[in-house]
Amino acid sequence: MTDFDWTERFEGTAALPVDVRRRLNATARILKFSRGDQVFGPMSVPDGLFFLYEGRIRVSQSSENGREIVLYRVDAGESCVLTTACMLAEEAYNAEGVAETDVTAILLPKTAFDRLAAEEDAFRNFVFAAYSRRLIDLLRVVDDVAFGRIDVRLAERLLTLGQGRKEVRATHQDLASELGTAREVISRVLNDFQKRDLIAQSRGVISLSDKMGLATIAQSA
Amino acid sequence: MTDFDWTERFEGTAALPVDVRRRLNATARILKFSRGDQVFGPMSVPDGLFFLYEGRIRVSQSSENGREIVLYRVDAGESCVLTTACMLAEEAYNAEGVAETDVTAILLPKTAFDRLAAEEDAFRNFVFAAYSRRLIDLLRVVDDVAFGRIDVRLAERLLTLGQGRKEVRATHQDLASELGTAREVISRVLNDFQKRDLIAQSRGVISLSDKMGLATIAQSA
DNA sequence: CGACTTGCGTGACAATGTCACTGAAGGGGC
DNA sequence: GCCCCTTCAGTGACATTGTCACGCAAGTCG
Repeated sequence: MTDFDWTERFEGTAALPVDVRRRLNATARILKFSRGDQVFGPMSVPDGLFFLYEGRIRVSQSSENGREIVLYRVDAGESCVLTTACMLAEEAYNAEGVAETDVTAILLPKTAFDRLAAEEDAFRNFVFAAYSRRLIDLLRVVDDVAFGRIDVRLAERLLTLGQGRKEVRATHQDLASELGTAREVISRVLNDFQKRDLIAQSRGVISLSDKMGLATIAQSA
Repeated sequence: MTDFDWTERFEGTAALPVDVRRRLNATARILKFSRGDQVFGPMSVPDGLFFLYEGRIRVSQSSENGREIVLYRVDAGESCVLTTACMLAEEAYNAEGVAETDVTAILLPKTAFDRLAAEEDAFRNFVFAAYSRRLIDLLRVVDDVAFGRIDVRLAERLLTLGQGRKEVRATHQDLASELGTAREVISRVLNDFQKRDLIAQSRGVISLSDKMGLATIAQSA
């Protein structure tokens, strides 16, 4: 049937009981994406709900004039409700999902989704919780963009992108797209960080030499 | 039982069949708010789902330094999923809902909500659709704040706030809170609009003298 | 008529975004 | 190796937006 066991992937989350995971396993369709692939976008709205089995998806929104902002990331074990949102709302939207790693996902078709939502309390709660989390995520984005300073936001983002490592592999343009600003702005701030010995730069790579310092700036939220 | 008939309020939306509305009627608790009251906020998270029977609620988010931005509005016949989102996510958030008019709402307790969601397909779809709509709303806000120009956003907002009338009753500060910016910025732009004979101002009131002109600016989105 | 609150105007400045460039760094073909 | 080409980063000038510190005008209430 499948070459992976959906039931064990959710072990950590404990969000869905085993029998529900089995039902998912039975009805879902497997999708694979390579790093960099577009998982969904304005032109390709999937007819169902995504569950991420393995990998990570970056969901971002872009403007007409080419700027871009990252809304949130979907990790293994989570679902991407934005696709369903757009399915339901049938509105145009310019958000897209891109695979940040190789991705294995399952697509639960709308009919199966409806059936599970009707019959399985745990599944329904899981979906509601997923919606809630994304709403909260977006509230955070709005707050940052509307009220936050970019040096603060950048310091914060560098630390999270670093994930404990001391190097971040990203171009200035990448970071600009993370925060929804322009490359030049990022360059300015990074050069400032460099002057203050918080980071060191080379082409495409940023070394976080003083994480404590960055954290201090990030705390000024 | 109740002094109004919930079943007829949703007549227009046709989202929920009559029997489901009857069930809502039976289990829900009525809440009344006066214009200006806080319906929910960081300090008061209701234990259930709001349905707006009558009136309008403005949902906004505020920053530490006192600035504020309107996220969306909840109209009669709609539900406010943000409260449930926060109930589920149990995260701190700084969004609040304020009654823009006198408001009659019903609060569906969590237990009743769960039961209805399990048993009534139409109800479940209604809630999913409500979540979806809010997600889309927030995407729009992010887009505006991150990529939009304030003159465009202000022109747009003036027209929607006017709702066909030719006067908007709002202070510069009110408008600043709508768009998540500062009063001075609004003053500047409004004075510019005035010089171009798009509007006329008096204390607390803005007359939209050239709606076509405003619309033209708003289209530059 | 004063005192007081609230709404608005303003100038100087800081932060951020835009534009039009420049050159440096790396990759691939020869 | 070297040349060509693309991508990445730096820069200065300027536009837009946000912040600060005021002052003044319009209503409110005694």
